[in-house]
Amino acid sequence: MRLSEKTKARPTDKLADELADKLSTAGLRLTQARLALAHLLFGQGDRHVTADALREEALAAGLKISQATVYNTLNQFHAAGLLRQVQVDQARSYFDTNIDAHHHFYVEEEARLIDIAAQEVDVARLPDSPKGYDVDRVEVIIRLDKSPKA
Amino acid sequence: MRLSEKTKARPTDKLADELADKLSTAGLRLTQARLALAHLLFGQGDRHVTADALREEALAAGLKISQATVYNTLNQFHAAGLLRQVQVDQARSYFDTNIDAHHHFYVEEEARLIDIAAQEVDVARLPDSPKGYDVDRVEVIIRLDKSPKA
DNA sequence: AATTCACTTTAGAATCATTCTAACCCAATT
DNA sequence: AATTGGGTTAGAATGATTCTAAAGTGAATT
Repeated sequence: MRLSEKTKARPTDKLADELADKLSTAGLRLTQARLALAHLLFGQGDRHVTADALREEALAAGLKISQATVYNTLNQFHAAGLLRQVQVDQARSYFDTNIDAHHHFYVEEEARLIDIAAQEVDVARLPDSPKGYDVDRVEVIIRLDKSPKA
Repeated sequence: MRLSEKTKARPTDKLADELADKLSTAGLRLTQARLALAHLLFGQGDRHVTADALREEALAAGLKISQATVYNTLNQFHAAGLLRQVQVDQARSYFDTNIDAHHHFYVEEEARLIDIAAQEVDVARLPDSPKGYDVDRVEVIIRLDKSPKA
């Protein structure tokens, strides 16, 4: 029995097909763990998750999945270009399902990331890169504080 | 005997005086550990250090100082506004002696940070902050890769 | 449908940066 | 010089992440 027949095999599960496609195209085998996590990650719009938050969500959804697999999978998705890793906090990594060029607000007090569409920020001028190096990516992070109460 | 008479008390040690001033002004007591680390940190232009790198440098300089003190001191300097903490790598924190507004190149392959003066980057337009939040700081990080050899 | 094999998943140990603890030490004040 | 309250310390503790070695599974083949 092939996995695709066993998992969500209703005649027209568009999302499941898309996700399977996404993983296959990325060169990843369609395992249950990957498909399940892909569902959580990519099935509900752009998200920012930590490994631990995703683990809890998976458990809450009734999945039996180890923390190691969550890490492995996040790292594989990242390596495959399906996720972007965002470093704004020394304590933990965030994985962003939005891999298009864009920027972030970060509220440290709440450990919360908020997307900023690329066109909302205009970086008009950048310095030349040092010799021998090329720009991989330009990240703009706007760190926010809660406004003091009036 | 006061510390200031004991440590580098030549009639005209400009740097030592400046550093003592810097710490006092920040409300920090002038202890040997703080003065010694301040020397390493602020005595040679702008720097980016990790806690571990600073520890090694201190030991190499003959200081007897524990890792806990290095962390305590870096955190105290940071809390006092003498250092800025830069998060570009999931593995460790960098402390930047340049606390003026500026930006960074980051070469992940070499774990190396390079300053970019504020005026080298022109962020012409920013989105409004979400209601209830104020901008603390805008960080631009340009991630670099080594150029492929021709 | 059974076999096979490389890739996956797993629990738990290991690692690594950082923080904590509780005892000892010292800078500033008296 | 004694007092005191913060500072420093070694080592333990923590927490995120990675590693290890063994058991499981997807996909192709028979």
